[in-house]
Parts: sequence; structure tokens; C-alpha cells
Amino acid sequence: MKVWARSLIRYRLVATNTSDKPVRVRFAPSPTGDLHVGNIRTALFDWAYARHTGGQFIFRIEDTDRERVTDEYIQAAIDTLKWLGLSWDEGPEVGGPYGPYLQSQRLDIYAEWAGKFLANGDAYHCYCSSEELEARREEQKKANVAPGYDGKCRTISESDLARYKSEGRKPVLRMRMPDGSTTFTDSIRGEVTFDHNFVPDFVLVRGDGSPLYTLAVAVDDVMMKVTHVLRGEDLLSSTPRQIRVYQAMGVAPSDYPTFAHLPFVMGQDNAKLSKRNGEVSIAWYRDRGFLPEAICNYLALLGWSPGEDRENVTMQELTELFTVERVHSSPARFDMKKLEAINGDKIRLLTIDDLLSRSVPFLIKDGVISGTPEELTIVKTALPIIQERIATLAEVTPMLKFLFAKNFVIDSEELPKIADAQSQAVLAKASEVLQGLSDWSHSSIEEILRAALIEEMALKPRIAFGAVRVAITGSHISPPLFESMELLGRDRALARIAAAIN
RNA sequence: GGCCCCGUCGUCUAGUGGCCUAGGACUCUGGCUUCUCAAGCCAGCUACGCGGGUUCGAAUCCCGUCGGGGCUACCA
Repeated sequence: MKVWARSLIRYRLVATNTSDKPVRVRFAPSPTGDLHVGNIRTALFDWAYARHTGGQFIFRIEDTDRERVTDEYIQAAIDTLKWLGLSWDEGPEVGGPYGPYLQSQRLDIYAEWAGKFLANGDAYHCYCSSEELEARREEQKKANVAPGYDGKCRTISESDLARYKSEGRKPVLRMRMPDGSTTFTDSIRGEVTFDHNFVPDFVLVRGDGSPLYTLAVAVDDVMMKVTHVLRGEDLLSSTPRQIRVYQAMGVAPSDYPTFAHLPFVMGQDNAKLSKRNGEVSIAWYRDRGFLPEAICNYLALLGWSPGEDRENVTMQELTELFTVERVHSSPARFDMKKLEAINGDKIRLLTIDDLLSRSVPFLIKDGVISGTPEELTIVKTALPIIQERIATLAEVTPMLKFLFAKNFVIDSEELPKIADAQSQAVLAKASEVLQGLSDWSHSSIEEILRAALIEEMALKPRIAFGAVRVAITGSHISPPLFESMELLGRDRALARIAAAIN
């Protein structure tokens, strides 16, 4: 029970969205670092819901904490969303009727509302110092009382006020939480109630006059006419505070946004995702050769499912199938293996031209090719034989580098595989028959090598071709041998076999 | 500690009282195919946290319990 009770009126709000207003969903990250898979999963659901309902997808940057948010991270967030294909209707770069969409550019709006709250008595100045608050919190813990602001500054005597001012204290603006409770309906979790004994008066504006998330998020959602808030579960317990601000703003309960708190995406060891807990930055996945549509498809499956034993969905299908009703309430663990499997599936679905344009940047970055038309022609010819054997675009490099090696050398670990007498005999025989081959096609190469090595020498295919494979590609793992030899060309193929013979 | 959320194979999930001797996918294991690696195909392993209820009948409803997570900031 609060000793500083101001009102005994039971405070119970039920936020419902019964209106048929057009859907407006926002993704509002606070770019204090690279966007990670958890953020992106939220963005994806926000986007899919907006597209599914034919509503607007709003992208807002929550940079009220300028100590931690940087312009680089803001730009990175914009780039990441673009790369994933999550296009927004309102937000950075595209603007919109309710802008600006960077909270740091909306300071006057927050100041105006803060002023109103203070004038109305919904909020009050609090002069307690951090040290004092900390000390009282410790006492609360000792006394086994719910920790939180005790309401000391709800009323301040004239003498205290004069003293605080003479000490040069800068007050924060605190929201007054009335007695009672807040109940709202979460689309995913159902009815949730918070007793205000556990929702202390919270700070809206810092001592330096800058707004906090608690103020900005609620003001912006109202001002931007947001109808649905799909966000991480970590914000669930802050919802009563947002509702309190709506109430202070004079918004009718029927106009409150509908909340849906998404379950977490956990790291490999069941802890919340972090830098130490698996790779979380989307940029890392991009650089590693994951397709944006594969990342989105996989992330969509974390906390949501289209049902009917379906898993492979296109971005278009995702927007058609996505509903909040099918979103889970329990957390999901991120599984790299499954992401890789889906990525491989998506790669196999690509046309050769598409696969080519996506692979080339990796080959260039890895120094395999410089990007000349001649090189691209060779790559394009080679892609069909490796398309089904790679799971990421980055694997194109180890698969195809043998075609472009300037100074071809066999991996030192592979050398022993062709050093034995049998392998040497195979290579000698292959060299001999191949030199007389006029038609350098993979079918002719296969035909003549089978006749010479398998039939004539009576060797097992994996033994015979294995030796040739190492000589040709430098590795015992490679694209199909005969196609590889055709692609390499007669002269280089013969030279490599010759070089492999001691 | 308090408040809140969550709990089906190792992982992601289907499942909203009988269609469930619990289905699919990834992983793993074995096999087929095979010039390596993949891909593909077939088979197999493995789950309703636990305990009480309600009911003719419970993975599905209720209670408790245990476990996990979040919040508890002049972060978001």
C-alpha cells in the first residue's frame, strides 16, 4: 500500500483496439549498436503485419539517449533494413506526414507535452539526487518493500524547494502514478494486469531537460497515430507507463494502440542474445554469404509458423500468411544449422543469373577474380555444377578458386593423397590418355578416363578419380571432376596432372 | 527478494478435449545413389517439466509446484 496515496479511485484501463482505423505499425529501434537478429525479427514481424493488413509500416529511430546512439549505428540500421527488403512507408530518408522520425529532432514536441503534464499535475518536479535515491532503494530492499520511487517529491515544502534551488539541483520530471492498476489486452498473451504498487512514479525528463524513452515512445505513438505496437517482450512491463502517458495526454482508451509483445530470440546457450553468445549482427550474416530472404524466412519461423507443415516461404508469402494470432508466446532459440539449411534451399532456388550477381562480390572480395567479363563468363558456366553443393555464397570461393589460380599449388595436406605409387600410376595413365583426346568435353573426358583407369587398371572410381581430382583442383573436395576439367581447359588440366607427377 | 511473462523431440514448431500409440523441419545415426563433397530418396533415435484435479476422455481446461526468462535506471 502506498503511504502517499493521492487518489483512492480504482484506476483500471482496458486498452482495446476496436476501431477500424487503417493499421499503422512502427519499428522503433534504439541504435546503440548493430541491429541484431532479435531486432530484425521484430522488424520483420512489424513489416509483415503492416503488409498483411495493407497498413503503413513506420520506421522510427529512438535516439533519446544520445550518449549511446551514434549516427553510424543509425545509418547501419537503415542499411540493414534496406538490405533485407523491409521497406518502410514513413521514416528516415522517405519522410512522411508525421515526421520527423528521429526522436532527437522532436525535442520541442516532448517539451510541450512535458509542460502540460507538469501544469496539469500529472507530473511533478523531483529533486532527489541519484545518491539519495540509491540509498533509499537499499533501505527498501532491506525492509523487503517493493523497490521504486517513494513519492518523496510529490509534495515539497517551500523551504526544501528553496534549499534545493540554492544547492543548484536540477529537477527531473516525474510522472505521478495513481493508486490502482492497469489492465490491457496483449494480442499474444491475453489480459495482463499490473498493480500500481509495482509501477513507481517514473522519470519523463532528465535533469538536463532531455526526454526519456518513457515520454518519447508514448508521445510519438500517439502523434504518429500508431495503431499496433509489436515489440519485444522486454517492454511488456513498461506498458502501464505508456498507458499512463496516453491517459495524461487525454487520449481516449479506444484510441490506445493494441499491444503485442513478441517472445525473445535466445542465443545458442539459452541466454539472451549477446556478442558473446553467437554472432548477432545482421551484417555478419551478410558478409558470410547468407541471403536476405533466407534470414527473413528463418527468422519468421522463430516465434511464428504458417502451420500446415510449411516452412519455406517467400517474402511475398510471408506477408500473405502472417497473422499475430499465430505468433507464439514462448521464446525461441537461434539455430545456425537451420539457418544454413534454409540458406542452401534458397540458393538452389536462385536462377543462375541471380546467383551470379550475388556471388561475384564474394569472389572479388576474396581475390579470386577481378570482375572482368571473361571471368564472369567462366563463373557463370561453373555455377550450375556448384549450386546444389553450397550453403552460403561465401562457399563459392573455395569451390571455384581452382579455376582462376595464377600459381596453382596443391594444399600441403592433400599432397600425401597423391604421393603413393598407385596414385602416381593413375596420374601417369591419365596424362597419357588425355593427351590423345581430341574432344575436350566432360563426357569425352569421363569416357576415356573410365576406360583407362577403371576398366584397364581395374581401380575403384573413388580411388582413381580421387587422385586426378587432387591434381586438378588441389583438394579432395571439389565440384564434379569431369566438368571441372572441361572448365579448366585442356592445357591447364594437362599441366596440372603433369605437375602432380613426381 | 518483488512484479510480470513463458514451459511439446537436442533445436524450431504442428496441435485450441476424442482425428495423437503426438505430425513436420533442422540436427544426429544408418542405408540407397554415387567420381569427392553436396543434393536427393528411404529408415531410425528422441518430446507433451512434475504433481494434483475437472471430464467418459486432456498435450489441450483449472490449481499447485519446479524450472527458464524479463523488468525492478535521470537505458531502451
